[in-house]
Amino acid sequence: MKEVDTKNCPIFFSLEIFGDKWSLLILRDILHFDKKHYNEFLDSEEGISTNILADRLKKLESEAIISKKRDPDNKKQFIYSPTKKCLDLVPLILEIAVWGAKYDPDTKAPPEEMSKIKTNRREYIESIRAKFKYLDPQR
Amino acid sequence: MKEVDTKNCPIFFSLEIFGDKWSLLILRDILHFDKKHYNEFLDSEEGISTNILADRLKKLESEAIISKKRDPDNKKQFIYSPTKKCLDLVPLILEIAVWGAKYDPDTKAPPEEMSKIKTNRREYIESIRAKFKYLDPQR
DNA sequence: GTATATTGCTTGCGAAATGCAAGTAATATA
DNA sequence: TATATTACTTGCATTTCGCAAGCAATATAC
Repeated sequence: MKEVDTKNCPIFFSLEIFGDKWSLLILRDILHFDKKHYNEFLDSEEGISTNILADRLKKLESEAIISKKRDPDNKKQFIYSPTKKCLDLVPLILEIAVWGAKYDPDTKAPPEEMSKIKTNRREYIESIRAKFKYLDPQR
Repeated sequence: MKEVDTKNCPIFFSLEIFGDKWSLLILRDILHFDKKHYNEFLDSEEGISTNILADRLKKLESEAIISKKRDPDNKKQFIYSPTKKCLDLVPLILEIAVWGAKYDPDTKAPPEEMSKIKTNRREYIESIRAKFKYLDPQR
């Protein structure tokens, strides 16, 4: 008997893939803080555990949101980089930041950056995408 | 000794509050599917457990993202309604939907609605906010 | 008033996920 | 050949989750 999944709400679909704190923090690290290496993610001040990090990187890679390859500059390391699917998450992560900056009384988000997001959203998104233009097949 | 929390990244701030699947699905139900009552959330096809639902409603209320009051039309029930803080999450939930609709090959998101979001984002957001304009103090 | 139904939870318990520490494998450098 | 670096994996205690059952407050029926 065929398993029919009736839950084709696009929001549920998304949340099943990246709807947890650590996945989104990894994506933030990649897209916003330009992190590439396992140790850089581990060093994030939020303190992700190494097994959770490994699990989430594996899941994000299996969903084709990030891709993993050896770092040619240091062959002991791997580079985790965003795919096109990941770059399409930039607007979403930006909205998470906008809300947080608005409601966190102790936010450290730079005000000039936040206002740039609001006054020129499209350009801001493009500037983040541009950082990864070098990624060749843009997969 | 004062506990100093150095994690004032706006993304982390947001994720600590609503960065889990069930919280975001409840917010979707409120904002997009106009659900108001406990049983309506329970009936969502994703199948949230009753204890998890109670827990998340309590947390969202304590964060002033939703407010709870007796339903004047049926005093056995409570109405959960969005606050201003919640309405400010509309753009974020919209982005979650946009991504999901783009990448779910079996999406049931109505294409005309998705294209309206893209061609007239601002108006679409306002139309959702308008549904809740009756909420008096707009807290 | 008393009984029943509805609604919104709480509680208990087994299963799964998480967090922490320690260990291991692959590659590179000395 | 030995050591260091990097990216994990494993084991285990703790927490969260999912499911079922129970309970309390209000409303409705009689």
